[in-house]
Amino acid sequence: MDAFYASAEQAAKPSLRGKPVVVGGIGPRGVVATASYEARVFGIRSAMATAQARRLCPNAAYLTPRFSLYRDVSEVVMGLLRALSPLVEPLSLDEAFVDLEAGGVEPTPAAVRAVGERLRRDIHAATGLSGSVGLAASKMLAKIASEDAKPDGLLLIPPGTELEMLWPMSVRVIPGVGPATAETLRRAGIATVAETAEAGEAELVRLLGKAHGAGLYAMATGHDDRPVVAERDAKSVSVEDTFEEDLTDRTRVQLEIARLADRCVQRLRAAGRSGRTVVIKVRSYDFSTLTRSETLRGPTDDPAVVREAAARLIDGVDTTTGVRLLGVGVSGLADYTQEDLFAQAASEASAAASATTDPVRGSGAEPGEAAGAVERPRRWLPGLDVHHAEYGAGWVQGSGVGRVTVRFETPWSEPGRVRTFAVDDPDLEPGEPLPLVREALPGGDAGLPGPSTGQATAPGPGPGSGPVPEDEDEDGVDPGAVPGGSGSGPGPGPAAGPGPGAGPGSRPMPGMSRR
DNA sequence: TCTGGGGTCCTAGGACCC
DNA sequence: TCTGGGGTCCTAGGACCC
Repeated sequence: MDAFYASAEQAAKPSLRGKPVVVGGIGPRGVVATASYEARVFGIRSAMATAQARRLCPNAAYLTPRFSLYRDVSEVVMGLLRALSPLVEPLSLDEAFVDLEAGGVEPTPAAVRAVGERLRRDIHAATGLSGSVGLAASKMLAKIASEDAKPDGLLLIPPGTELEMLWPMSVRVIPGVGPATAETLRRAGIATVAETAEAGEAELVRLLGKAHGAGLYAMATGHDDRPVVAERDAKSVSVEDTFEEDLTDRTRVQLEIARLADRCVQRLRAAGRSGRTVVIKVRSYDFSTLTRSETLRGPTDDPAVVREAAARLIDGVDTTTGVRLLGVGVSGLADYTQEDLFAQAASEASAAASATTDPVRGSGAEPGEAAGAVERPRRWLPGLDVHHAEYGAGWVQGSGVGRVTVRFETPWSEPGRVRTFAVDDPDLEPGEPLPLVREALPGGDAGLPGPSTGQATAPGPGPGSGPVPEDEDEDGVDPGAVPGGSGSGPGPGPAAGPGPGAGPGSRPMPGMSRR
């Protein structure tokens, strides 16, 4: 999918179509997940600090990701792929390999190209979004072809022409060659794929190690026979948080580790798995990162067991100089839960108890959970869906100083208007993402030029929640340039107070450091 | 106001075992 | 009675991908 998250946001928010959109971390330490093509013109790229992106393009819309929407769209697309072949290997929400041979597609350039083109039409019809297709005789070449085809394109590499296409390219196009490998190669005078192939396998192994060197040599000479593998089981589960300000308080560090352990186990259990090795991750103020791990005697999915292991591990780490990130993970996953029934029953009982009453359980220092029970002060993050009792569906455009600005529009409406409310306005509630396409046509065949993106479809007021046509008057807030999260402070510089409710004191504040 | 979050794979050293 | 040669497991770190 092309600029997936940003494109999905543009499809969902008519006022953002054709404008620079940046999806990613909103906070002071956020990074860009996806920039729309309009935003890339300004030099904004994935993985760039959001703060830097704001400098490059202050007028872009900066939105927090809505993964539930992206997952829904992803499932629709993956469904279309599975209709082509039983062998589909997802790499992420927006990318997958498909083995067309296993799907019985006639192995000729013409037939394969036709399948790719039909797929692109079907994706657009079913999701309103564009995807790009690479067609080739191996996974590596198909991936390179799809990158080359972006945006909104298709590229087929005819058999026999692989090397003439590949050799002039930078070695960086080969998947697995990142900045470090490229630099090692550059120092050896190797910059292109052709030079990589010329270097020979022995030289590459000497430079890069056995596996990497041999693998790179195979790729550079066009050899890649890795099969498309459907449905791989996850090998680890982990969660981590970067804090808006470095943590120095030891008790707070322990508390956060306990919370992360609980979240990690939640995800582990949701997946029906258990794990044997507990890992913690600590990133210091200077970005240096270390991990510590402990392998248990058997796999567990007991939150108390994971929490205690994580607590032992953090005990051995000096955190006095400041911690910017903490993480907890579990690996060595077993296919199913083997926890002994006593431990499980006990932990469930205590979880139930602490849900009603309050913690005070276990050893002293672990108010771990309970966090979820207490209503955290609502945070109106830019991009999130809201619903207003009178005005219907909309999304948060910005918030600050006790106010939240909402734009009322839906994926199938005209660009909507902006209104501002008090953050605690009782008529305003969090909302759910709306489908990008009015009625996702099943099967996805047939014409019906994709609704959504392009033109204004029938302006009929939505079913029920109309976009409030007439009526105007509202307090200020010129929609004009799609302000990011501002609205506060004087002038342009969003005085980005660390959030609403920041009292006079500049203390950490309880609930506000994370989303 | 530099640098997210969730993963995978590989390497290397030490412990331990036969 | 100067130190073999495997193999596996565990731990830690690093590169890379989206």
